[in-house]
Amino acid sequence: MSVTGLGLLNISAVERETGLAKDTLRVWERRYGFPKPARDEAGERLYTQEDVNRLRLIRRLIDQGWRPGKLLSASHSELQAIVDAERSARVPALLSGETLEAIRRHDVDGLRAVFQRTLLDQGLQGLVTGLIAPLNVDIGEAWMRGELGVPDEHFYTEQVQNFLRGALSSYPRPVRSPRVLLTTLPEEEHALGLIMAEVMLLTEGVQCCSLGPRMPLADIRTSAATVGADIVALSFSAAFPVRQAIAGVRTLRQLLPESVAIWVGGAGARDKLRSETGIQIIRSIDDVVPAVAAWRVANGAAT
Amino acid sequence: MSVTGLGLLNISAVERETGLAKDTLRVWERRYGFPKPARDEAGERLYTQEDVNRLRLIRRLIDQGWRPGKLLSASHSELQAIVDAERSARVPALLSGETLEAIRRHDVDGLRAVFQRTLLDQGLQGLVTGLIAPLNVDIGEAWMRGELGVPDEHFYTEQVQNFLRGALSSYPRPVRSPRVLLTTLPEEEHALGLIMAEVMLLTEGVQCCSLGPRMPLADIRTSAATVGADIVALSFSAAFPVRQAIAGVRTLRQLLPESVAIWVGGAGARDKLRSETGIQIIRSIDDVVPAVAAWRVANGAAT
DNA sequence: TCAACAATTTGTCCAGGACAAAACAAAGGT
DNA sequence: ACCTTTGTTTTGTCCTGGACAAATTGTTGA
Repeated sequence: MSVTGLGLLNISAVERETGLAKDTLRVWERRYGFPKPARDEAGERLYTQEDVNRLRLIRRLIDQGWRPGKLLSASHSELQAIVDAERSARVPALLSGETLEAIRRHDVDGLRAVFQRTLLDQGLQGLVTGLIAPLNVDIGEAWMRGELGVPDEHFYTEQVQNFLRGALSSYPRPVRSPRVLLTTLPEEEHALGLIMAEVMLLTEGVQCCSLGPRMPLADIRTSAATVGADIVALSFSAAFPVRQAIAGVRTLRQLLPESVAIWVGGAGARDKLRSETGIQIIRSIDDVVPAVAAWRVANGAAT
Repeated sequence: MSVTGLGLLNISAVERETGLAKDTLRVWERRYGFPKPARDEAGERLYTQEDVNRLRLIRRLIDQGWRPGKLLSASHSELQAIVDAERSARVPALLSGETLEAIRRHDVDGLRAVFQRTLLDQGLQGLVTGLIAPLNVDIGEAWMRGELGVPDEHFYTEQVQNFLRGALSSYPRPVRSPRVLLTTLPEEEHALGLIMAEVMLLTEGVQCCSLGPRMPLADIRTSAATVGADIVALSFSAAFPVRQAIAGVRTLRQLLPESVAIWVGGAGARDKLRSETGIQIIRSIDDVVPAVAAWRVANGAAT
């Protein structure tokens, strides 16, 4: 209930800014001795901005497969070494100087110009598969290197959404099958993958109905029924806990009639969901188009 | 960590679906005896879907000013009486049968047609002030009456976003001052008000840079500096805790140079923020346009 | 009518134990 | 070499019940 100023954050604020549950923060402190925040008069934790920065970094590394125990008991330099290892493991690709500059400077027109140029060169699908999808990865990388901050990522996300949603609404509404319902499970709040998927589908002449993120399973079922969906498409970010994804998808499979396919995409849909029956994994954004074609062949689609 | 199927939800799931903190749910149970969930073998709480529905209703009534103690110790019929009282206190207005039906049926084309028609009749500003803003209220109402569900609201929100962002991106980018940075405080996740504001501003020839919702204060400051903002505009939904809004806005006021104005809008910005110095309240979406005009007069805007 | 103060309501934090789920490691089987 | 099975360690979440500060309401006096 207390509100913290600029310098110090209470445990709620840290939960909000890092996505780490209060219980997790407390148990990390108990077990690993980090973070070890100061206390106010009432004995309540006061985290520094530096704590938050480090926690954010640790969170990302955990999402990439590192073990918490290792990261939390690592010294400053050990952590830096891990970051460096991650950095060299990847190939920084499309984040050209111009684009990076536009994001850094929050230059709306500059970033739009990059999108617009790519759109004209490569078309809408090319924009998504050739520029935006790789950019998303690069930007995560750049964040890790400290070249971009939180507001820069927000700005980028917002601009991509604006641009793609703009393109969506000027695209003619298709009438061919299949009919796809797009959403995410309740634990997943990232909407960008959903919008990218919607672009790829719409340009293939698929009828899309997006509910946005965070949809309870029971509501997915009723929605799928009301729109008469042939396919329910779910998006998972890399941070999504695998086990929960499996359980969620399995439950959903039971809730939906067999005639409705379930497609699963996004960085979090890669490995472990593979063996689930009645679920189709879309390994990358490039695979959306062939998947649609395959569906149409299998279902003798006309209309 | 456990994953619950369709029937019963654990406390994390209830927190997610109702927005009520785990601690709050537990203390309500302790004090008022509601909700009183069953327990699994391990003694962990298992809430029913009905519990969740009732909690969602109670949350909305609390946001409208009712006291928790009253609502939580109310019987089923007493609660219904309160809902009825709320209902009759308002005038259901624009939610015509056609629009309501389109939302209920998740009819993308139908809802777009309503927007499109209004756009042609009344223009972009008229669409926002005359249709979408009142619709938002009506839909909250309809939800309380049980005429709309969670997925219906999601669907509506998503479609409005698509339509408005589409309009935004086809609108010519202005070059006049002022320059406005749009965002919300970290605790506020509703983005719709932000987009509506952006539409109103852009159509007035204002240069907008939206960061989307949930922006830490320190990052607002740096962003405002990098874009050279004249105005920082914040949106608050009705659910936003008043005290926190005041504290947040006050802190932000200290962080920003005096030359940067702070504008505050949304249903949560009404009453109590009034007396803060150096803050301008935008009482309704209709007041955006005059506010811009006033700013330009006061600042002798050219360019 | 307004301000100051007291009483009540209400949300959040804490500690530290418990335990289930996930990740990892080792062993055995095809 | 690859897949199961089983055991071990790590890790996140839930629990209780106490405490207390923030928010609201009620009361009193100017």
